[in-house]
Amino acid sequence: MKSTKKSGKAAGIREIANALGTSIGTVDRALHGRSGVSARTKARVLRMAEQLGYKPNIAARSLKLNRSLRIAAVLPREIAAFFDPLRQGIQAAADEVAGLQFTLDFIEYPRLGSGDLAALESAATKKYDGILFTPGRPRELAAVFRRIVAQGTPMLCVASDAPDSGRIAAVTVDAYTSGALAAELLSHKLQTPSRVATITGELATFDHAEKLRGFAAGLAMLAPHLTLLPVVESHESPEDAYRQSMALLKAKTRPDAVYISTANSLPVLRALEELKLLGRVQVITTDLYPELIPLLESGKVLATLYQRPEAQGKTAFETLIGHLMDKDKPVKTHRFAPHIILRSNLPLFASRLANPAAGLDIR
Amino acid sequence: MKSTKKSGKAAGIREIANALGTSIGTVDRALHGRSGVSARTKARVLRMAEQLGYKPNIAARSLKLNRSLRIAAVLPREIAAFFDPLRQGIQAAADEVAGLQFTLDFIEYPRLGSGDLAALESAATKKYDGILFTPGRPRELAAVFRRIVAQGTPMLCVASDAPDSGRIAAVTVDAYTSGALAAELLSHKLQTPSRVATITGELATFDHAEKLRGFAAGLAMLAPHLTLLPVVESHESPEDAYRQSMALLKAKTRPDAVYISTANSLPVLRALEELKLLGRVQVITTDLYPELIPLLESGKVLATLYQRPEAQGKTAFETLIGHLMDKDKPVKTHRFAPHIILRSNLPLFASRLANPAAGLDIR
DNA sequence: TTAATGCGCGGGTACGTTAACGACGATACT
DNA sequence: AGTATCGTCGTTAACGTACCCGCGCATTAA
Repeated sequence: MKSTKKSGKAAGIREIANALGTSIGTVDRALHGRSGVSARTKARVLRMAEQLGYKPNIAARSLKLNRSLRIAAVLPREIAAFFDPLRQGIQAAADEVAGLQFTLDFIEYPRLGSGDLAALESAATKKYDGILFTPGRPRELAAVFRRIVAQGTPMLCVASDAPDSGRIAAVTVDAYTSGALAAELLSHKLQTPSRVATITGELATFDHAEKLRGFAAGLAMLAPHLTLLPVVESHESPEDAYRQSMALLKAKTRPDAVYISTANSLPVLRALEELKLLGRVQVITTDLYPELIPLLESGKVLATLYQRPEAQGKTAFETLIGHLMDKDKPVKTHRFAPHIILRSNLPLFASRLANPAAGLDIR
Repeated sequence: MKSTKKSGKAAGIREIANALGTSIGTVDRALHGRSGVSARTKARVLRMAEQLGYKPNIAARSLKLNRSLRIAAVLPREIAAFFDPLRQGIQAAADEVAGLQFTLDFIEYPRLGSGDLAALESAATKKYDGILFTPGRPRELAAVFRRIVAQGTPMLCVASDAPDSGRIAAVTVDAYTSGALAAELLSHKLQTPSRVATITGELATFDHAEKLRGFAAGLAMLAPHLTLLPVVESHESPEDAYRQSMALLKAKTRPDAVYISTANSLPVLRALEELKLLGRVQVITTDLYPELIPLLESGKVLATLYQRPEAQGKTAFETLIGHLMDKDKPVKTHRFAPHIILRSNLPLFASRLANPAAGLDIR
C-alpha cells in the first residue's frame, strides 16, 4: 500500500511578502507584472514565489474582482430532440461550476440555416465574454465568425465544426466514425449483395458531410457487397425529408437499408411505415427521441447512433469556461465517440428520456 | 429569435438583511439552520431569500472557512489498464475544480481482494472528509464500511457497487447491460446453434455477478440457439486465468464463443492464441489496452465493452465533491452505458491510449 | 536652495461570508 | 429586588487578493 500526496498547504501572497520583508502590495505588483516595481525586487519576489510554491487563492481572487463572465449559447430550437438536451447539458455544467459567478444566456433561432446569422449578429453586439454556437453553414457564417473573433470574443463550436473559422475549439461527435459505424453495423446484418441509401441533412454542414464520408469509406472497407445509392439531402425540414423519402422508397431501385444521418429521422420513418417497409428495410438512425424507442425494441430499427447532446453541452461549457479563466491554457477540441444504441442497452438511455425530471446523467 | 435569461444579478446575504431591516448575522443563522433565531424571523428570512433569489457566493464562503477537504481514493494497482485511467479521471476532475482548496490522496493496494481491507482501514484512521473506493468483496468489507460511515466519512463506490453498505452513491457502468450487450453482439454473429462460455472475475464482486446475469438473460431473450457453458471464475490473477482458460478450451465441449467480462483478458487471449483458436472462436472482451488493438483491427476479437474508467473517475470525484460541499443536496448514483468498441470506432479510443500525454478526453 | 516630478514602495480598504462575542430584554430563582 | 440564565439579535473581525492612495526618496528644473 503506497500513498501519493498532492496539493500541499497554502502559500499565500502574505507569506512571500514577509519572507522578503516587503509589503504585500509590492508582491502583488511583481506577480502581476504591474508597473511600479523595480526589476530587482520583482525578480526577488518571483523567485521567492517559485520557491515557496505560491498558489493564488482563486476563491479570494474571484471574490475581490467580482467579474461575472457573460456567456451566450446561440442554438436552434429545431431539432428539439437534439438541441434541448444539448441546452440541458450546458445548463447542468453551469450549475456545477463552483467559485465563479457568471450569467448564461440562451439565444434561440428557428433552425440551422434559418435565423442563425441574425442570432449570432445579435449576440455579437451584446459583447459576451464567450459564445457557444452550432455552425450550420460555415461558409455563410465565416464573415460574422471572423468579426466576432477579431473583436476578442472567443467562440466555441458545438455539435458541428467550422474549421478555419478562428473558433478556439469544437466539441462534436466524431462524425466520420459515426458514419463508419453505421456501415459496419449494416455489414453485420446484410450478408448478401444489397443496396443501401443515406438520408442526410444539409451537406454544407461539416458534420453531415463527414458522416457521409465515413459511411462510404466504411462500406468500401468492410462491405464490398453493399452498393451505395445516390445520397438524399434533406434540408432540416420535416416536410422536405418526408417527400424525399417517399420518392426514394418508391423508386425502382429501392434500397435494402437506409442510414439516416440526421436527428431529423421521424419523417423518414413515417414514410417507411406508410409503405409497410419497416422491418423489411434495415434502418440505422441518429440520435434518440421517444418515437424511436418502440422501433428499437421491436427490432424495426437496427440501431441508432446517439450523439450524446448532454455530454457535448456539458463539455462545451466547461471547455469555454476553462479558457476564459485561464487564457493561455491550451484548449482542446473534443471528438466524442457516439453511443451505439441496440436493444440491450436501450433501457439505459430510454429511462432518461422518459423521466428528464430525474436530472440528467451525462453518459 | 428569443432570448431566455437566467442567473441575474447578485443577491447577497446583505441585501436580504436590510430588506428585512435585520442584521446579516440573523440572516446567516436563519439560512444555515443555526440556533439563536426565532422561528418567526427565520421564516421571514427564508421567504425573503427565496423571493430575492439568494445565491450564496461560494467564493466568499470558501475564502472564509478555509477548510481544505481531504479526500482519498483507495484503489488497487491491478488491473492497471483499468485503474490507472480511473485514477487519471479522478485527478482530471480534481484539477478542474476552481475556487476550492483540497487535498487528494491516492492510496493503493495490490489487487481487489488482496490488501483492500487493510488499505481501507488505514484510510479510515486518517479521518478523510470523503473516500472513493472499489468494493471487491462487499461481504467481507461490510463491517469496515459501516464503521467508516458511522464515523461520519462519506464513502462513494466506483467501478463496482456495494448495495446496503451505507455508501452515499455509486458510479459504475451498468454491468447488467454490459453482459446483455455481449450476448446481443454474439447473437448477431453466431447464426447456428453454438456453445458460448464466459470467463469472469471474482463473482463475489457485485459487478461481475451482474454482468453474468445480464449475459444469461440476453442469451435467453435474443439467442435461444446459443447454450451457455458453466461459468469460469478467475480470481483476478493472470496465472489463474490462464490455467482455467486452457482447461476450458481443451475440453471436449469447446466453446464457439467466449465472453470475457473482466479487464483481465490478456491471459485468456494468450491461451486462445496458443491453441490457434483466435479467429475461429468469437471473442468479446471488456475494457481496452494496447495488446487488444491489433486483435480488434484484424477482427480476431469481435468487440470490446469499454467501461470508460476516466469518465467513471471524473464523475465519481465530482459527485463526492458535490456532496461534501452541500450535504443535503441529494447525490445520484450513476450507471454508465459501456461503449461498444468495434473496428470502426476503435481509432477514436486507441489514439487516446497510445498518447496519454495528449491529456485525456472523457468520452 | 527650493519646488516639481517621478519612481518604488507601504498601507489601507473592500469583496461576501462565517463565527465569535457581546448587548439586550424577558423570565426564573434566591 | 437583585442576580442568574436563556433566547434573540447586532456587531465585528477575519479569510486572501486586487487596487488605489499617498508617502518617501532621488533626480531634475527653476
